[in-house]
This record gives sequence, C-alpha cells and structure tokens, in this order.
Amino acid sequence: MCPPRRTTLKDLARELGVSTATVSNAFNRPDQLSPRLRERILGEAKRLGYRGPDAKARSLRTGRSRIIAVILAESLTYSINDAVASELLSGIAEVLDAHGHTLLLLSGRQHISQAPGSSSIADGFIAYGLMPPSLMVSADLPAQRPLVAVDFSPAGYPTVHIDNEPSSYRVARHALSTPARRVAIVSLRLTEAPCNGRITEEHELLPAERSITRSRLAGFHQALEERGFAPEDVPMWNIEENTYEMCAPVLEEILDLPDAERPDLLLCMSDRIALTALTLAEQRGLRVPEDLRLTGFDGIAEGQYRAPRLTTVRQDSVEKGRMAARMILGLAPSESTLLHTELVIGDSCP
Amino acid sequence: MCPPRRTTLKDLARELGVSTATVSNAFNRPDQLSPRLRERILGEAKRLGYRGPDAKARSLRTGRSRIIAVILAESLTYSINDAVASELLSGIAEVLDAHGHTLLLLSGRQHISQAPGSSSIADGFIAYGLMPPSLMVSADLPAQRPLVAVDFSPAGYPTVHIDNEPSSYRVARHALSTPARRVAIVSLRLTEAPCNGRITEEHELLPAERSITRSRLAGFHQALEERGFAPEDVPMWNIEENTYEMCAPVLEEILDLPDAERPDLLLCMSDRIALTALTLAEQRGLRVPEDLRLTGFDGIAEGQYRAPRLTTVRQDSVEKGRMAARMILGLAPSESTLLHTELVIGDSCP
DNA sequence: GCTGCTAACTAAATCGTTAAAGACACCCGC
DNA sequence: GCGGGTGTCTTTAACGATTTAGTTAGCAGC
Repeated sequence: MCPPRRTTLKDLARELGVSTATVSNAFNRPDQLSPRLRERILGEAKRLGYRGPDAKARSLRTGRSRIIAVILAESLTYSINDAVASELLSGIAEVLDAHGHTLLLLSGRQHISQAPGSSSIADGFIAYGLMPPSLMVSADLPAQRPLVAVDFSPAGYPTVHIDNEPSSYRVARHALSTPARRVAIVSLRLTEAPCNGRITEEHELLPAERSITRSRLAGFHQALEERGFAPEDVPMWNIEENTYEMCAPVLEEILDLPDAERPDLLLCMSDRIALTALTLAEQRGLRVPEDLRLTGFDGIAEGQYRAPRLTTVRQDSVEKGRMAARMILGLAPSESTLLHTELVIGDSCP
Repeated sequence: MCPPRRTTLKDLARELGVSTATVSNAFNRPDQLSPRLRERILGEAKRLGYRGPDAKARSLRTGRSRIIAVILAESLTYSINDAVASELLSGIAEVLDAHGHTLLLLSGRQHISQAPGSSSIADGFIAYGLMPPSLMVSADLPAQRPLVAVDFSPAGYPTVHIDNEPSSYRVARHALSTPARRVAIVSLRLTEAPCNGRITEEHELLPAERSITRSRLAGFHQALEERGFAPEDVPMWNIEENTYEMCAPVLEEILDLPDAERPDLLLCMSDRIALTALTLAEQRGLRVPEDLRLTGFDGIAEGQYRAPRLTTVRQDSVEKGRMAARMILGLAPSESTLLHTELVIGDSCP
C-alpha cells in the first residue's frame, strides 16, 4: 500500500491472476485473447491507474522507440527561431505526427560534447546542415541506424537538398538584367573563422565542396561574369548567423557608405539578410527598388507578406522536411533527392 | 562474426575479461576503477565500435532519460511556426541544453489519440496553452511525474504565466487615450466552436476562467468602459489560428468595409493579427496610424523590426520558457510564477 | 600475527516489457 | 476415434544496462 511505486504490467497480471504476456497482449494485440478478458484487463488497468506499457521498457525490448531525432547544426535556440529551419521542422513534424512518431531535438554541439550514446534512444536521425567543424555524423553516429542528411552530403548517407548553384545563378542573372553600377554580395557563413563584416583577402574561405554558401556564391559569380563583372572586384560581406541581430550591424555599415560607394544592388544569400536590409534602408529614406535593389534566397513567408515583396529563390523547406521524414520512416525510398526551386520576382528587384 | 548485432557492454566485458559492472563504471564512475584499466576499457570500446551505454537500457534501469517533453496544444507544424511558441521553445531548449537534457516535442492532439503510455519516456513535462477540449493533462498524464504548465492553470500543477487582463487593459487604455470613433476587437480563439470571422450573439464563448483570450478580452472591455464605450457595442472578430493565412481573410473583411463603417482603431489580441492588418492596410493605401491605428499583443521581434513599429504588450516568452525549464529540472522552486509584461508604444498607435 | 581499512573489482538481482514456443482444451471432418 | 487446426492463455528467456552487496588483496598500525 504505502510504496507509491508506479503500477506495472506485472502488478496488474498478479492482481487479475493472469500472466503478464496476456496483459501485454491486451494492450498490443487484441486478437490474441478473448474480448471478455481484454475488457476485464483494461478495466482493472484503469482502476489501478495503470497507463499502458512503459515506453522505456518497451523500447528496450522491441528495439524501437518511435522517436526520430533531428540533429541541428546550430544551437536549438537559434534553429527554432530561424524561418528556414522552422519550416523544415514543421514538415518533419507533420509527417512524423501522422505516423505516430515523435520528434527529439538534438543540437550538433550538444551531441558532441555530451555522452554520445545518449542519442541511442532514437530509431533514426535527420541531420540538418552540419558544417565541417561539427561534422560529427560519420564519426559519432552509429552507422547501424538510419540517417538522412538535409542540405549537406556526408558520404554514404542519402540526402535531401536543392540545386544551390543554379538557383542562385538564376536570381543573380535576373537581378543583373537591369543595369547595376555597384553590386555587392552579402553572404552567409563563408569563412572558416567567425567573421561578421567585410571579407578581405586575408579570410580563409570554407572549402567549396562542403558548404552550401559556397555553391550559392559560385552561382552569383557565374552570373556576374556573364554580365561583365569581375567577381573578385565585387565586394563581399559575411554574416555570421542568420538573425536580425547579426545582420543589422553589417548592413548598417553597407548602407551608411558614402553615396558614391553605396551599392545599388545587393545580392543577399538569405531572405533574412534581405529583409533586414529592407528595414534599414527604409529607416534611412532609401527607396527600394529605386535607390537600392535587393534579392534574397529561401522564399520565407515573411518576405512575401511584406511590401515591397522580396525578389528571391523560393525553396520549399516544408517539403524538404516532409521528404526527409518520409525517407527516415521508410515511406519513401532512401535515395538522395533533389528538390526544385523557383525564382520569385517581387518588388525589391523587379 | 556474421551477426551484425550492436556490440553491447557485455560483449566488451567478455572481450576484456572483466565484469560488466566494471565496464559500466568505466563510463559512469571513473573513480571506481584504476585509471589504467579504464584506459584499456575505453580503448577497446573504441576499437569495437562501442558507443557507450545504450540509452534505452540505461533509462529503463535508472528510471531517468534526461528527456523533457513539451506538450503543445496545437499541431507541431503550427507551433513551430508561431513566433510566441517558438520563443518559448527556444527558452526551454536553452536551459535544457545547458543541463544536458533533450527536448521531445509532443502535440496535444497526438498525445490523446495515440497510446498514452508512449510519452512515459520523458522525465518531466512542460505543457503549453492547452485549451479545455484537449485538457488531457489531469486525465492522461501520470500524476507521478512532474509537469509545469505554461499559460494555463490546471489544478494542482505549477504554472508560468503573465497577467493577461491588466496587460491588455494597459495597451487598450493607451490606445483609447487618443479619441477613436470606431473601435473593433480582433481576438484569438474566443469561441467554443471553430469560427473565423465576425462574432455574433449566437456564438458560445469559451469559459472565462480557462482561456487567456477571455482574460485579455476582459482587459479590453474594462478600458473601453472607462472611456465610455459600451463593450457589447464594440464589434468583435475571431481568428481561429494565429497565422497569416487565417488572419488575412478576416482582416480583409474588416478593412474592406465602407469608409463610414471601417474601424479607425483595431485592438488585436496578437502581434500576428496586427502585423497582418498592417500589411493589408498598406496594400489598400490606408495610412497607419493616420487612417487606422492598431495595437498588438506579445511583442514578437518581427513587429519591432518593421516600420511602423507595432504598439503592443511585450511578454518575454523566451524567459517564460527558461523559467518553465528550470522548474521542471528542479533548478527553480516549483511554484507558480507570474512574469512581467511591458507596454511598448510603437508607431502603429502612438 | 591479527585487526581494520581502503582500493579495485565481481556476482547477481533488477528495471518493465515483449516474443517465441509450448500447453491445453475444444471442435471439425472423415 | 484420431490427426489436425484454432483459440486462449502461460512459461520462459531475452533486451542492455546499473547497483547493491559482497570478495579479494594489500598495507598500516600495534
């Protein structure tokens, strides 16, 4: 009486005078016992406050937990607030939810530092945008369990991604179809060491093959060359983290350049950057697109609901998440998948 | 050789000729064995590809999983995209992360329909804004395990919340300090049955004591009365879900009323509603605040980075999340906590 | 030489389930 | 009347760890 220990399946069985297997079956395989007995068991369970088989024990025994872990490159705090990561997560959640699975959030950093085995609860993993420094996938994850990568391609794992280079080429080509005098690029994480500001020759750039930002940059450069710009003469700024707080100081630096030096076309590598530029430009009385044209990348909702609407490349991050989730659940073949992107011509660069 | 079974602690022990207890200690209690032997064990573990104790087995044995589940009222898809829920989650994630815990996302709906025991993996629960229909907390959750509620108050559990009524009173009083001719209220989920549009007498309102929207409404009404408005004469519209997509049609309906009927002051129950109104008003050539003044509620980032800045009540949802997480981890006393709010006077209603 | 203490390790029970195999009765058809 | 199938329930052995209560050896002190 006194011990407030959780009632277990065994208690229930003893109380009813049946075997534990039968009680287990009452919960898991109704067809394995008579309806009458099942009723009795379920009734007694309710009476004793037994809430069904313990998930910990069940997952140990069966080897499956119905939990899928998402490993996020950045801190959870950042990822949850980032529009693209959010959309991805919501696509993942949608599919998992529909199939009775739940979502465990792991940050890449944490995963490395903590006991690595702690993640062994999950039945499978979806890894998002891990960068070289935290490239723990191959080293740290059990090769045994399924993993789907999103937006990067670790060897030997299926990937869901988009065609970054052609996509950014298209938006840049569009932007450059109207004459521009002074073009500048505002990029996401391009340097090996942290850097928030202008990129000079001293900076060591990330290795091209591992970074989606490098691919996007290549697309920009190709379009620039076609229009007669020398890519090395086009100034670049780097944004360390895709948040308003990080973008703002850099963009202020750019927008506050003397009139003769201030760019009249900004190729931004994310919508967040472009939206920040938009807000700051408005505060300075600069008209978009008359005084400053700008393009984004991602196609997040905020950029489309706002005036002027952003010119950007729309990628369907929700679908990306759905796809990854389907693959990890075995509902779709585990083959690397390339999703389409779409050029969206808004008012920020008509 | 052939069976590709995962190596276990037992395999490792056999291989090394030591007991399983010792191997376990090598991972969990370094002080319980000689450094030399520990080295040897860890080395052999790496060689055999053993990644540390299995989380499933460990959590069964110890009873703790270092997982905290967040139960969200709405679908995960919605919650992840909602600015307020995101901030809450990011606050929770921040604290959990710092203390080596991970975050499991559960949606209220799923939790009810699925096997209820499936959540028994988590060490504790944070429940967010569950509404009466899905008030599964008391019924469905093991009373044994800790639960902290956010933004609602199930009997017997600690809560983290804000002072909704006084807060909305303050912003409404401010808004009404400048003369307004036609006031309207745009509310979140106020009706028992789903409804997206004008609220008439026929609608059954949610019970006041369980709904934060009812509290906010009470604040609005009090301010209105003080200014000589009869609350029952102030028209109300209801928004079913706090998204742009749901807000837009309702606000279009309001903004497209003939000039003589169109409100010149909109008391919105969320920033999302107010921001949608802002965008749609701009599209219609209505000037804010000259032709239309509006107030929000929440103080989300988007509303402050945008011109005109939103007049609103700022609540610190991130801190709310941190607080809830600290309570569930036992880092803060488990007592109901009231967080402060702040009136933010922006340009949308100076 | 005996007691007592510590450090280093082991044996065995346990956590709460599930699953494979078996037991037992009952009914069917020939 | 007997082989065989079916329906219902039980026995038993895992699943992979942690933990309690030892056991042993080594050394100090008197």
